[in-house]
Amino acid sequence: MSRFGGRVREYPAVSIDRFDRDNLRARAYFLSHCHKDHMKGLRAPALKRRLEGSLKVKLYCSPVTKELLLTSWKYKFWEHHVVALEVETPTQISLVDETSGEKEDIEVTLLPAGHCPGSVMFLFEGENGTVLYTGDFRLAKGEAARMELLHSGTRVKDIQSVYLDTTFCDPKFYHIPSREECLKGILELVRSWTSLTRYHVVWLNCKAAYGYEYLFINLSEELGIKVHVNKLDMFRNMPEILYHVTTDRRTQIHACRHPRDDDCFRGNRLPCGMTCQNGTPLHIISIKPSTMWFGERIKKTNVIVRTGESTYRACFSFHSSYSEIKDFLSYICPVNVYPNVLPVGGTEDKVMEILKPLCRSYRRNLEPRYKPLGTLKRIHKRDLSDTEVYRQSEHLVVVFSYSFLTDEDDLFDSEFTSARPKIPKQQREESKPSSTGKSENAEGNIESTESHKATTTYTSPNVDFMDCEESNDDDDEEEEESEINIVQVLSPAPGATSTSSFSGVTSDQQETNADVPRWDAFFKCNKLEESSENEDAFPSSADAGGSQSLFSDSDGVSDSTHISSQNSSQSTHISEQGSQGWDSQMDTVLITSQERNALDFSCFGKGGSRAVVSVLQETGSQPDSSRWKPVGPTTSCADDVACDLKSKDCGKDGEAGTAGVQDVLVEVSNSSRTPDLELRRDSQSSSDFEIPLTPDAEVPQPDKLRCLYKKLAAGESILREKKVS
DNA sequence: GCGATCAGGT
DNA sequence: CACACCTGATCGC
Repeated sequence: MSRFGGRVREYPAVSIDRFDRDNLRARAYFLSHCHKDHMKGLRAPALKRRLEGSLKVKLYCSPVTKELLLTSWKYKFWEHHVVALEVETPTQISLVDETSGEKEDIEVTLLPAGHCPGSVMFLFEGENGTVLYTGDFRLAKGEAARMELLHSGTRVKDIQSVYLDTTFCDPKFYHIPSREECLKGILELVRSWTSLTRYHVVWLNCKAAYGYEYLFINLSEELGIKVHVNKLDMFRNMPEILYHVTTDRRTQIHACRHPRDDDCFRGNRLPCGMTCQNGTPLHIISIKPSTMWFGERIKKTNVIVRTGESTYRACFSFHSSYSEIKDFLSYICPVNVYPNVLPVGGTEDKVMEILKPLCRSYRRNLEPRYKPLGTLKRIHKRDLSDTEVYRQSEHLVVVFSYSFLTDEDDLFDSEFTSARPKIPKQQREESKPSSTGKSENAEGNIESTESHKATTTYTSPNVDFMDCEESNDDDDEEEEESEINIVQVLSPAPGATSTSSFSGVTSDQQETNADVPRWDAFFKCNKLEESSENEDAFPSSADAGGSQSLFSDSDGVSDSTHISSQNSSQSTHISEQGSQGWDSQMDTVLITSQERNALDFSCFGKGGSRAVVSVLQETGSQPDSSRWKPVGPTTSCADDVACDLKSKDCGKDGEAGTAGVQDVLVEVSNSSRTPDLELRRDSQSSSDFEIPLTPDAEVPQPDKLRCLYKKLAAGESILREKKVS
């Protein structure tokens, strides 16, 4: 939640996203988007009175925000005081003090923020320097570099201060799956369910807030099924949205709400009251969009997690991840940064420790001064299609500005690195200990003790990756995007253990072979309290906190995020089998019971009791999906991968492909999916050793592994041990 | 009766 | 986990 007070130091005459207290005296108001926590005081009598006595006071926002705002009768009194500014159109504004007549000119530019419809960032330029207020934002890596108006010529503008959305500015939120990944996961789940019969419906358990519209639009476009919502009058001038939502309850996708909608759902009733159609009862599943995140070293991401018989969670985030925030800020490289949000449990100091090294005010004393200017990466605007997506000349521009060029966009990366301020990595690292006040050793010790604790009690993936900025810099996580989704269909039948079920999928013998030592077990056994901090392969964390990454969570966990990371490991294995080097490219969607029957039906015929891994390859020819697809090299890369996989796996197991989809059968097994089972699989698949091997690397044999563990535990380096063969 | 605030819920 | 919101209780005007 925003704790931004409303004003920026440089231009105290304007108030942004706050309208109470001192802000009542502002000369101009700005609203970044229509979420309640950014509208505090906006309908208070005090402000209303002020408006009534003034002709000059205006509220500036995007056209879409204006529309959404004024749709609510509670804000109707603003009608003649709201000024919609076109996005990406610098506008001069005179800030006049009505009592003194004092005047100050300021130029403001609205930049798409990717948070919800109409959401923007405000770029202020004037006598006191250039200031960027981000509001809430979600921008993929590299997005800042594509914003022309953040640049002057080919370089980033000299920005004095950034007021930053730091909601996920904590290393534990290192990675959040991209919009495309999340969308695809949800799409495939909805597709698989709704295609069974017309009585199979999906309830999207969305919050009462703007921001899900692009999900509705995509599902509707891809599946040809409109989404039922309670209200749509706010979209009356946004045909791009309006077309895809409906108040007709006889549709298979619902996003309607009810005060007790969970109770409705439990009673097999949709929030709108629908429970059957033509006398036939509905089969309802719910999908709850929630934020899922992954620590730095857990790179494989599952965007869908099954949480019950017919309930799912789907990854969805309105805010940038830790790495996205750092990428954004380091590109802008302002003199100062001010966090708008304190992550829960976080302190201002902690956030500033992360952000300061990316700012000039902090760097100045440590390094030679470089102009912190990146190079504008120009791309044809049409290709970008983000802000353009909803643009129709005669209608409102619905600025989602979601990025469909992914984090991994090659167009960007090659030049991006060089566009950063040229500061040697080590130098940046050197600056850290002084700011954290901790030595490497101390950090290591903290990590190892905490880690040990983690093996027994720690149950959430609260990994602290404070120390891992290098990998953030070296772009090593930027290989993740692809066009591949993996859908795992687990057999619901009881019987064989999940272990055997999954060992077949994997190539990692550790999962099944009891003789092979496991690091966590080894560690526990030997009661080693300080062992790993010298191991180069596992950089130590800078802060106290769980270090789950070193250990599997063998004691069972039940939170969904955890289950996600477990699934991630499965993706790893699958990828290793299919093709090396694209380990982190997939989303894994767990589908069970009914869905599995359904897929059996459509793909394999009834009765097969097998786990199925489908590799869905989106092809470029899919109807009307291009606008939501990443463009550029990722596509061809994904094709390669898919082909590779197909040649290796489809070939031997047969395939049952539908248009644009190759299904790959990987395993034959029964498994009952009790929660307990999930835990067991979990515990068996989240070890760090399951991170995909370097190509050509070998899995160590058991004795060798034991030997390595010993050395590791004793604090010796194992790197020299490698054969020079 | 209204709004602000907090607790508790989804 | 967190978000963004809602409801209901309490307090002050």
